[in-house]
Amino acid sequence: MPELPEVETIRLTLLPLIIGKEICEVGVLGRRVIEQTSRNRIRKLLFGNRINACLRRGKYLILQGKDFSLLLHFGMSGGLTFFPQGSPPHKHTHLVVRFSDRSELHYHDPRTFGRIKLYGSLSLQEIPELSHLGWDPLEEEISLSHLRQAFRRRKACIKLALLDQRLIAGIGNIYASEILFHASIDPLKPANQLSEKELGRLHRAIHGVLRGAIREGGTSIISFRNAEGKRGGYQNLLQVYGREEEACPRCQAPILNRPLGGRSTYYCPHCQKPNPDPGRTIS
DNA sequence: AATACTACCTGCGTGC
DNA sequence: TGCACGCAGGTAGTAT
Repeated sequence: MPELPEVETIRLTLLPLIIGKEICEVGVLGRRVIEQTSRNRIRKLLFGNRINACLRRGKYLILQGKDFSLLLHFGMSGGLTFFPQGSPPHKHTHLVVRFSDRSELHYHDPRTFGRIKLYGSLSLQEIPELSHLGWDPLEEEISLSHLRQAFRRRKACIKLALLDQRLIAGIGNIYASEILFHASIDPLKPANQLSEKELGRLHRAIHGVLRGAIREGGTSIISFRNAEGKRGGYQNLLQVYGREEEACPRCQAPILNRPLGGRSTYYCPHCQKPNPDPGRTIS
């Protein structure tokens, strides 16, 4: 489910609710999402400690205390919900963190593609899942030369390169289509064949689309909710994703959906022409 | 090193 | 209604 804007939305809604709170009880339910080594340590390391920080890198969320980093990934269908008065766990709740003021944080994930892992006092760079991530578009400004270098050896199409978390961390299937539409770039174009103009537009579109989605509180197509259980609003601003056969909002041509690497890719064949570069600017 | 393919899951909408 | 089927926002592992 969540891509960078959704994880950031969860983080922003969570910050005022859990920072500084003392953990008084931890429930680990099911066995798929949390591997055995983390299960064994989780109560010992979390019990009696406070949440000092709530961070994000790419699509990962990190809850930090004095001696622990709890790493969460939401896979396709995961989420975090805060309950001010506590709540019985649902069918697909995998982790319950109870605070001393009786409020609770629940991690749920029906499809169990998400993962939770507990580390001791490591720096973020020492956490293996985070060490291979590429540039986080919000964390540090990606320069044009970064983009150029990331794509230089990539003969694969730009849509698939955008999904590669080792190059840029946080873009998923929805925002890859949206970003390429905003940048007027053909999703099938090999990443290493983008012109300087296209790289410039891509650079602006990555920031513009992701920041716009965060401003709207994320995209809620199927099930996304923030930590307070509220839907986002960016699904109303999607230009091409999920709009197969609808009219392109710019030129009225029908939107196409072609699978790339086994995943739906929505685009306008007129605004995102293979050749030549349409030279459009981003509005 | 880059690429292609597979496996891992449940839920929902659709068509019969 | 019930059932089979396809599809869904992601990543890791393996083979080439």
